[in-house]
Amino acid sequence: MGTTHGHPAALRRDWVDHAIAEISAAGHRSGAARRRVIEALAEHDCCLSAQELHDQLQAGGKPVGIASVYRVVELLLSLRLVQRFDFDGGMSRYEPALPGGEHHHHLVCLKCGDVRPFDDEGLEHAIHSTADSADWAIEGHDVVLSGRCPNCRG
Amino acid sequence: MGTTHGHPAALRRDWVDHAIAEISAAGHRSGAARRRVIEALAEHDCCLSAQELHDQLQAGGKPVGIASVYRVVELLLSLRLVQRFDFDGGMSRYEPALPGGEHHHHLVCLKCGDVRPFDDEGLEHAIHSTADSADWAIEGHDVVLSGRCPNCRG
DNA sequence: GTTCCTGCAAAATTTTTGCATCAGT
DNA sequence: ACTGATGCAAAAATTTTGCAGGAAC
Repeated sequence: MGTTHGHPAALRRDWVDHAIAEISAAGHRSGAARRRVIEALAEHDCCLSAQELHDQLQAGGKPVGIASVYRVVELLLSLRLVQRFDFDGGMSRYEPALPGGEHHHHLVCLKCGDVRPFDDEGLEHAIHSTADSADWAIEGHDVVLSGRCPNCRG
Repeated sequence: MGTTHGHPAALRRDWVDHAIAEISAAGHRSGAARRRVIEALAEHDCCLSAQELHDQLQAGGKPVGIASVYRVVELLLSLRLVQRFDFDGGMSRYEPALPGGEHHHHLVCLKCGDVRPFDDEGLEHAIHSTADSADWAIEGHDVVLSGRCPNCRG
């Protein structure tokens, strides 16, 4: 398997500027809630829930109403600036969709709920082959492997 | 890409007996709600939401309370007799986990929301390679390709 | 100054739980 | 008979929406 760390911090910093520019290009304004949510997303190397974004921003002294968090991630989603993940039937999680197309997939622990990113070039290649031969116009993909993390494997 | 139809009806019929036997083996009883939900799941070749199961059973004259639908799918999930999918942040969907390990993955239309099963042996192989080399004890996996279905492609 | 953005509160949606009753063993 | 299963209704959790005030352009 490939690396299990997230994306380089530099790419995530670029993504902040990219996201703000795209929002502006789409005719929207740049308010505090938008900037704060975008920065919070960029601080992490894996996906965050709306509640986690809200709590983290509040703890950092830059509070954003939960409704605004949802509105910002929905806007980002509509501009394809974030990807949404739904692992466990509870809440959705969001992470930056980096402009270069770099992305990772996810390992989810069935016991403790931990989520970790991973990437694998062979798997990526197989997915593109599949997508290319599909009858659909494929725009995105996601792979989730579920099991026991090293801590919970006992 | 492989076939895009679901599993053979015979496999799904076997699954009904398998599921009931497993529930019994786990020390549970065989009530009407359980049998009805299991049969409803087996009638389809792709995943259904709790509300769809509830509505379909009611329309078929075999009503099951929505709370029971949720309790049955949760029981099936805990015994690994169904797999749960969360495609779009809304409701969860459930489909039989066939005993032989046969399974498919999903194409989700970003426009109309349609979900269709597909399978691809090369992709499956790549996933197993990835899973085998992971630091985790992988127990399951899922792949979702999203895009435009033939009807929505324009 | 106008229009969009934001936060709060209320509503909508999906899922879970409490409890009395009923059914399976 | 005993214990677990079911349905209804209430509650909980997550997400969306209405509206009034404030900020961006």
